Parts: sequence; C-alpha cells; structure tokens
Amino acid sequence: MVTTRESNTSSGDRRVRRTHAALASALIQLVEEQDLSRISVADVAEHAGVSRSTFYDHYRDVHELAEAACTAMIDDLIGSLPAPGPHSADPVRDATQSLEAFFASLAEHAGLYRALLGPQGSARLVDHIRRRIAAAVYDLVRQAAAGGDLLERGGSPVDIPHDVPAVFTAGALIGVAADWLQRGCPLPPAEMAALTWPLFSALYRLDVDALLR
Amino acid sequence: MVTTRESNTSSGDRRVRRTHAALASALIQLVEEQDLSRISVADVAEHAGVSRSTFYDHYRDVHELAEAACTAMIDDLIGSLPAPGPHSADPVRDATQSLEAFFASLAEHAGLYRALLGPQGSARLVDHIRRRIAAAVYDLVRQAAAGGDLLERGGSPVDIPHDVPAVFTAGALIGVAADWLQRGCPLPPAEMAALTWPLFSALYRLDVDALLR
DNA sequence: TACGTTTTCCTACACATGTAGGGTAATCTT
DNA sequence: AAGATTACCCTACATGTGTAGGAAAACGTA
Repeated sequence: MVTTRESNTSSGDRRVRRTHAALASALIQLVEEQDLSRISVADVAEHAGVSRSTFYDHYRDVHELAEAACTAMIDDLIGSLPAPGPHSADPVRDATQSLEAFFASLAEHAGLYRALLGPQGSARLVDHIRRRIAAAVYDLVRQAAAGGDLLERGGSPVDIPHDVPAVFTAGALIGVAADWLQRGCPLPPAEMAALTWPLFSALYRLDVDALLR
Repeated sequence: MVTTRESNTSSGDRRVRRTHAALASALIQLVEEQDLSRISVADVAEHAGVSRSTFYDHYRDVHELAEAACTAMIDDLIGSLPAPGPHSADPVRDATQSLEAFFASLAEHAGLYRALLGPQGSARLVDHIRRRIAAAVYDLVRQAAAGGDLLERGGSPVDIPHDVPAVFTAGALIGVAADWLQRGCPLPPAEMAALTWPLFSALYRLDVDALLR
C-alpha cells in the first residue's frame, strides 16, 4: 500500500524515478500527437510500460502529471535565467537575453507547452506557472529596487502592493507566450524578446538611457 | 434527433431558451457551493430539472456550458464599458471608471468567475476571454492612436505588431483578475482600478500630465 | 386547428475514472 | 546477506462520460 504522497522531488527510490521518468516521457510523446483532453490515464500508462494502478499511486490524473512534468522544466528555466546582480554592467542586454532564453525554452518543448497553456490545456498548471513567475518577478523587482536600477514610481515612494505588478507582469508574459505558441511560434525567440522588452521596460519605468549612460 | 449545433444566441424556440437558462442558472448555483471539477453533468441536469440526455443535446460538457454562461456576461461587460470617444474630456477618468466597472462586474459574479479563472477552472474559457479582451484592447489602442491620445513609442512610428501589446495587456488583466478573485476580492473594485491604472498607463506611455493639462 | 418540425426524454451501451485491498518483487537499510 | 520497507501490479467495483436510436410531447406555422 502506498502511504505517502509527498511528491518527493527526485525521490530516493530508483523505481519511483524510473516510473516518473517513463510517465513524463510518455505524456510528452503523446501530447505531440493528440489533444491533451483525448489522452487517458490508460494511454499514458500503456506507453510508459506501467500499470494504470501504478499511475494513480503517483498522480491523481493526467493534469497532475503534466503539471509535474512542466514544473520541473519551468523551474529549470527560471533558475537558469541570468539573474541581474546588484549592478549589472548592461542590465538591458541581460533582460533581453533572459526573455530570449525564456521564449527559446518554450519553443524547445513547444508541443507540451502549447498543449498545457492552450485552450484545452490545464488551468491548474497555468495558475501554478503564473504564481511561480509572479514570485520570480516580485523578487527581481525587489532586487532591482534595492540596487537602484528601478526608478521609483512617479518620484514617490512605492505605495502599490508589490504583488499586483508582479501578477500583472506574470499574466502578461503568459498571455504573450500562450498566443505565440498557439500561432506556431511564427517569430524567432530573439524577435519575441525584442518585441516584449519595451513593454516590460515601460511597465517598470526603467530609464533605459540612464542605465546605458 | 438534434441536427444542428450552431450555438444560436437567444434561439427562437422557447424550449431551448428555457433549458439554456435553467442549465446556466443551475451551474451558477452549484459553482458557488462546490468545486467545478466536482460538478457532474448529471448534477447540473438534475438541478435544472432537465434530462442528462438533453444536456448533451446542447453542450459537450460542463466546461462548454460554463463557457457559454460566462461569454454572455463578458460580452455584456465589454459592451457596457464607456468606450473612449476620439477625444474624451477626461480620458484618465474614463479609463479608471472602465477598470472599476470591470472589477465590479467580476465581484458581482465572483463565484462563477473564480471557478472559471482559478486553478480548477476552464483553460478553454480563459483562452476565449483573453482573445476577446485582446481584440477589445487592440481596437481601443487603434482608436486612441488615431485620436492622438496615445503617444508614439519613443517618438518613432509604431513598428511593433499591434497584437503583441494587446495580448500582453489582456494576459496582464486576466492575471490580476484571477489573483484578486482567488484571494476573495480583499480590495474594493475602485481600489483595484486605482492600483492597476498606473500600470496600463505606463504600458502605453500615456502622458497623464499632458492629457490633464 | 392541423400539420410538419424540433426538442425533450428514455433506454442502452462502450468506455474512462478513481478507489480499495492484497500478493509479489524490487529496493533500501543494517 | 537478511530483514524490513515499499513500489508495482492485479482484480474488482461504483460512478461518470459521451454517443446512439427512437417514442412522446411541445413548438412554430399555415
């Protein structure tokens, strides 16, 4: 009997790692071929070479598996972004490269991300991703504000709850990403970064000229 | 046998209107009590005084019913917003009031919107709403640009595809709304409007002082 | 009112979901 | 290497899903 469901990240037991990997791999493969809503637990288990019963020992449904598979990728992505130090030499270039890395990572697993962020995707996952991005943005803004890279709003001390801009930014990023993925990634990641950077810049009133000076 | 599924808005047949209304009402009532994922087709049909078979004559699943119920409300909302004419006397006040009306409408049907925009909501509906809002924003921006209320970006002619900012804005609005609803609407609509307006303003580089002068 | 049309409802069926208990085999620990 | 632990798998079951065909009732129209 399985007693604990603590969703241990990289569990110690080899069997668990094997089935986790097999299920994730099977889902990613299946999601490239058909709609997520058409994929049954039996399908995933079959393609993973795992019993349907075993699936339920680890995940409550297909969405939860997708969430787990995607969460790891998103975490890797966020962690890999070149965090702007207290005083980067070229913060604009850093930010643009971060954006480009973001879009490039989306394009790399476009099938999965499109399935999960699109119309027949998982609202649970979108919500989860939005929270994670919002948290990252929140931290980033605090760092930048502490470093002096970010201008105060209108000269007055910040009186807006920090999380509203963070959620605003996260939602915007997800909106652009979802739309881009759904259109089949017509523009290359670099161009998407160049297109969206001015929007973020304007949002936080970054004085680009002052930063470059 | 039911032949057509053209989702006739306000169909001619009295029976159809009755069942549509009954199903929508039943769903709205049920969604206030329990999670959307826990609501079965049989539940909705039962509470609506309608056969389960009849449900499937009109909607493919609960999400589609929710989408239909919510779409009408969203359309009403967008249509009721005070569209800023070519040259409003006070565009800032107009925009803030539009935002306030938006949040107020969300709060009015908080149960339904929270269920549909939240973690166990409908990705299909979120996508649909984002498209509608993006289209509305797109039109609004074009109008404002034609009226001269909107400053050109950085003094150069607009070279950014208009739909990227539109999707950006729509996603941001949905992000803020979803977060606000999920927290139980702690701040009143007026305050939310006041909090988010500066963000939109900064996004489109509206020169507030110039507009007020 | 009488007719053709459309909706509603019933029944039935194949399949998917999620849960439970327990046997077996792999893994971890000592 | 031996024992304790635990993951895996099998079976079974109650419930929900989505589809199909056809009878009865309500509707719009002439």
